Amino acid sequence: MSRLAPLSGFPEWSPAERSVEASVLATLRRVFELHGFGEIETRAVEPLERLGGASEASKEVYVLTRRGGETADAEFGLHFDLTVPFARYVEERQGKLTFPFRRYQIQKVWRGERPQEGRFREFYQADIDVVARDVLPAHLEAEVAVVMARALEALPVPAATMRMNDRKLVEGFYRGVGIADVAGALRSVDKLGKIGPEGVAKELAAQGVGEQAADAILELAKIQSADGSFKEAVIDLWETTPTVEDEDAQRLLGEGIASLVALVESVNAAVPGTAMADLSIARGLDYYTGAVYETTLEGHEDLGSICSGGRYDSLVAGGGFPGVGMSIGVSRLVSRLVSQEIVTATRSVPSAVLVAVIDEDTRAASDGIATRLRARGIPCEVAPAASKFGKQIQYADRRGIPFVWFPAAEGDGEVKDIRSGEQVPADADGWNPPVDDLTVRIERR
RNA sequence: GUGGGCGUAGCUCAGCUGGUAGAGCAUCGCGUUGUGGUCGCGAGGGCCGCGGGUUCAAGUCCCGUCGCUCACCCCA
Repeated sequence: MSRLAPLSGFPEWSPAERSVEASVLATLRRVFELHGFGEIETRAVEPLERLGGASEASKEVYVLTRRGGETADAEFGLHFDLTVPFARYVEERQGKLTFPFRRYQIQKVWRGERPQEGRFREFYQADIDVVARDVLPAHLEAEVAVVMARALEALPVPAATMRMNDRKLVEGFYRGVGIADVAGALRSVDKLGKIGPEGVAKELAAQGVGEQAADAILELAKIQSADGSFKEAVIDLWETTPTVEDEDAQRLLGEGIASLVALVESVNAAVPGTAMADLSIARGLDYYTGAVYETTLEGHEDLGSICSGGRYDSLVAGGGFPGVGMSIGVSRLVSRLVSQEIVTATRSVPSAVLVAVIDEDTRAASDGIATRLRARGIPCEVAPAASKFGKQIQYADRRGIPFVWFPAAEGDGEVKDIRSGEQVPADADGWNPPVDDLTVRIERR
């Protein structure tokens, strides 16, 4: 029996669940396009050397080779995000694209991780990015966040909170208090919520961060505000903390503060109550150089971030293509909606009507009624067997099909709403179901 | 990659200190000979994940292995 166990981390949905996912994807598309993002799709594979080479991420890359190839060595890897293929796409077409280039991309990505709730090995990401030539205006950091906030607003999900930080701010502050390994320190600070201040302090000590510096950056990480008021707290902390002589650090800190104030305030002006400055947000730090974002849903903080991203100096090696982007973890989001039945489909099949079959000799008449309904855009199916009407009604009921059409010897017969039991004579060229019953709908519980 | 938990019917699970399998739900049939959902009666369905060991005897104990799951790492 368990000979056919599902492959963990490779989600496969039932038709009803898939209709929830499809509806989420359709909503995202609509909102992205409303904001002028055009869609691209890139191939599923990249040359291996493009996929992180020796880095940590590359260990998660699924690798592909051809069975009948000359060697068993991998030639390609499946992409593990949409940023890497997008970067390659831009690099290849830099002469043909017009900048700033804004695109959205909704595709599956693959990561060889240990699966858990909300963590998959094959999953959908929905990305938006804006890439500029040489200079990326600061207001675009706010714009991508606003687009994502509006997209999340348009979905049948609880309220989202977008936490934001700025890498220049953090780097300036960390360097100012004398921390050499900024990335390492930030990785520890990122765990604040999980292991607490004592845990972080322990990790920092292990990294050789002095006690005073550790205290200072822990204090920094506590700072949050729903507007620009975090600025005073950061400056106060800076002024009461012993710092090293480093003009770059000073400058970065100042620029970062100004950027983050502007970002939080303009996102909240557009979508009130969404954005929050949170100076503990870390996000790896690999290529991010400005704004960084993380998003959680109210009541589902345990799921982790469902929409993250940031600003980077250049998408293309060698520089010149600064950009900012965010990515929604569609599968993570959908799996939660489905497993907790936060969102459900009104039925498991598209059919609004089951056309009953009296006996096999008159199946053609039933087919004819179905054809005429379909011609007017009413999804329907014909009963699979001419079993007793009770059985045929049960067939419809089990699938959530709201109407059963009973053909008759003369005329088109009658149509029954099996929820109310109401049954009326009807004409297949004129009868319509209520608008709400025409197609499968997605309902927020 | 590291550590914990769990693998028994389609699903959820029970099976005590070893004695060669059970419930509920689901499915199918009948009661109800062409209008469902309730109710009653009945039926089908199990290499007890896989391999090895201990034993007269293993779903049960031991070892291994695979899978699922949770946590860590990392992240959507």
